[in-house]
Amino acid sequence: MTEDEELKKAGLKVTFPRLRILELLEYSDQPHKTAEDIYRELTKSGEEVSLATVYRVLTQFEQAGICIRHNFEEGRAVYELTPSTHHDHMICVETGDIIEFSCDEIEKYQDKVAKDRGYEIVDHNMVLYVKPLKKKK
Amino acid sequence: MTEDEELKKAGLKVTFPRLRILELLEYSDQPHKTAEDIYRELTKSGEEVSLATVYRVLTQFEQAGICIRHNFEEGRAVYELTPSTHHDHMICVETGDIIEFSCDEIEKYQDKVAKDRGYEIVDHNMVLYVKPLKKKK
DNA sequence: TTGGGTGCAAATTGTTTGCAATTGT
DNA sequence: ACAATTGCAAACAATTTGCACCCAA
Repeated sequence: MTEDEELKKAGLKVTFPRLRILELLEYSDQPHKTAEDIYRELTKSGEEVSLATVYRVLTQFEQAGICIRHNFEEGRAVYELTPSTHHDHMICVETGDIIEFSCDEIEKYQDKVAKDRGYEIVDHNMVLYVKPLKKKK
Repeated sequence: MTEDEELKKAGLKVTFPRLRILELLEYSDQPHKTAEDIYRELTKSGEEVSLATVYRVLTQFEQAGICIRHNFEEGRAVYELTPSTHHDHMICVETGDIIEFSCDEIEKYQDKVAKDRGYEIVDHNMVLYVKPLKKKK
């Protein structure tokens, strides 16, 4: 599906800001971005889009299911394209790197723990804060 | 250890706001509170403490290890006394209830997943969003 | 054409901070 | 007495919103 189609499917008109923001989310080495990140990247390449619009578009994308929003610590929200396969994140406290991972066993136990208490899982949020293992020296 | 001692041990002078905030965290049916919650409870019982002080005291408590701060979604930070035994949280999306739980298996796999990628866990944050199981009817 | 989209600046929300007055030790 | 603590109001940071203008369909 082209980006144009993706926007139309979401009931959104195809506009320059939306196309560019969608592209930035799709083709980037760092798929996790704050609104400010996106705003800065656009500005840097001479494309004038207001920060307010970036926020609005990201909110619309989120509502349309195109992207998801994470509230990792530290105030600012981080967006990424809705992953085709679920995953969680670990964040390196030394470098700030965000590493994606998934673990079926953890998911399984999450379900179990919820069920044991009379609930079913609607969603979850798991972030591991990690640091590099010290090699034996 | 009395509350007075607990404050002194943390290098904090024993003041009215600190004592009351510590009490609210210790003796309450809802151990998870926002700064606003605490401010409101104090005000309601006629005890004048400024919101700024509530924030400052909570920050000091956090630095002293007396309480921990969660950044669940929805902007506002939630504080709770530092748990003696680690636990995570599930939040009922229908009622807003916060349920504590712990699961050794999940912790084990978290360690494993991190190690597999060359990291060790410094901390983690896991919140399950749940809803009540429908009973068969 | 026309209702949705955008920029801009002002408004909100949650939290922090400077400073003068106050208080624990 | 003296440094720590507090209240108040102003400062902040991230995000949202009102409104006049603009543009994709």
